[in-house]
Amino acid sequence: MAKKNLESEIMLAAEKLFIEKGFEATSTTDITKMVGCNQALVNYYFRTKEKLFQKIFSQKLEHIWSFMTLESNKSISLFDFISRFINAYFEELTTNKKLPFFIINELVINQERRKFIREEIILSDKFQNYYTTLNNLVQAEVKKGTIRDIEPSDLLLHIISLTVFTFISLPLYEDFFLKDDVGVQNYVNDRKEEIIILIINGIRK
Amino acid sequence: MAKKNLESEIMLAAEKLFIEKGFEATSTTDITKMVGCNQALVNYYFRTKEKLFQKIFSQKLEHIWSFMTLESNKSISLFDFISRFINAYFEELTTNKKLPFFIINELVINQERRKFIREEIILSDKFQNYYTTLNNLVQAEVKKGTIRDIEPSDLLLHIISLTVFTFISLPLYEDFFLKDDVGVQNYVNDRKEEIIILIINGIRK
DNA sequence: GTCTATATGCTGATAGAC
DNA sequence: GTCTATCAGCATATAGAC
Repeated sequence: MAKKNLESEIMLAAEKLFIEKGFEATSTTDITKMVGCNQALVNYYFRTKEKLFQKIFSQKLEHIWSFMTLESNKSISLFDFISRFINAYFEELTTNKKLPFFIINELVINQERRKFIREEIILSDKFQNYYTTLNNLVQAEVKKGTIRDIEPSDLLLHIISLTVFTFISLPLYEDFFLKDDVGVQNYVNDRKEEIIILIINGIRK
Repeated sequence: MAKKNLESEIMLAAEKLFIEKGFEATSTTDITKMVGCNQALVNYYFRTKEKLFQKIFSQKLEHIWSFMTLESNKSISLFDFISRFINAYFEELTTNKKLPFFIINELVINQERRKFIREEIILSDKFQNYYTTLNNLVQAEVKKGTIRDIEPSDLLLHIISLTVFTFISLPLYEDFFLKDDVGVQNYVNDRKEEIIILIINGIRK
């Protein structure tokens, strides 16, 4: 509850509003109204609204990306990787359900941010190592004859597609079938289990 | 090439821009500039920008929804349904790659449009029949012992998640791996085949 | 039906007092 | 560091001439 300083309060309010409503629909006036301070302070601390957004976006992206690589490093077999990864991924996103939409949305809309990701993540050693590790796990199972020959990128895409879409479509599920928080959480848990089964079954020989 | 009238030209330009940049980022000035007519005409024909958007959105939604049910009615077995549906779905979206993002985006952002869908689609007889038909296909295979016991809703969600995410993430794929149109089309085709295999394998016993 | 002109409001950003 | 005051720009919408 302790107020720290207006700079960090603006960051927190902005984070909340950007994730909730997106960049375009959030005004600096909205942000400072939530904090209870003056609108000019946004420009004082962050120079522009765009720079404030970039700061928050990078932060969120870094968080999710370091989390993803962290979890996968612990895995010792492919099936282990899949179930551990999806479980951790779901747990993480459950505490921040709007994050997937926020990230995807801004990446689709803004080409500059895609270029940023390409340079900061895709081309990084960390990602290359990550992909090599996954590739080794896949190849080991293929040689053992336990799974069909599949591209690691396809496996990764399956996992991400199914997980991310679950959370993106959550508001739809909620309103289409009139579910409360408990109903939503049950749905998320059910989807998680079903997705793990689908993928593991789906790559088996 | 024949110019019909400004009303339909405004509709077409608006459709293009709304799908390209979204509602917020598209101004009525943008729309009329593309047509080459006066900005006031938007309000003359459609009263407000919001009403113009609603008209286009309903139209697109109706198109994609009637298309989805049409294809599935032809199916005679579950595996037939799955591969026919995904093939047709991919073919349709290939001609309009930004449509999935457009629809999802507006549904996530705007609760009113979710309510609209609930009343117009989810609660409609057409949808209920559609779901019953799918359920029958699933139950038939479960009884035959060819597939595991799965909820039809889960199957539908798998298909939609994997298909829709493919197209939503297309700009990302394009920029991350520097692909041209041919590369993108190959990627889409590869994903389609892989998704069909994953789902059919994934529900098999 | 199409135009010009304009009202009204909100945006992000800056200058300068305290 | 925080405020007030204010600017310039762009948005949608409307009134009225032609």
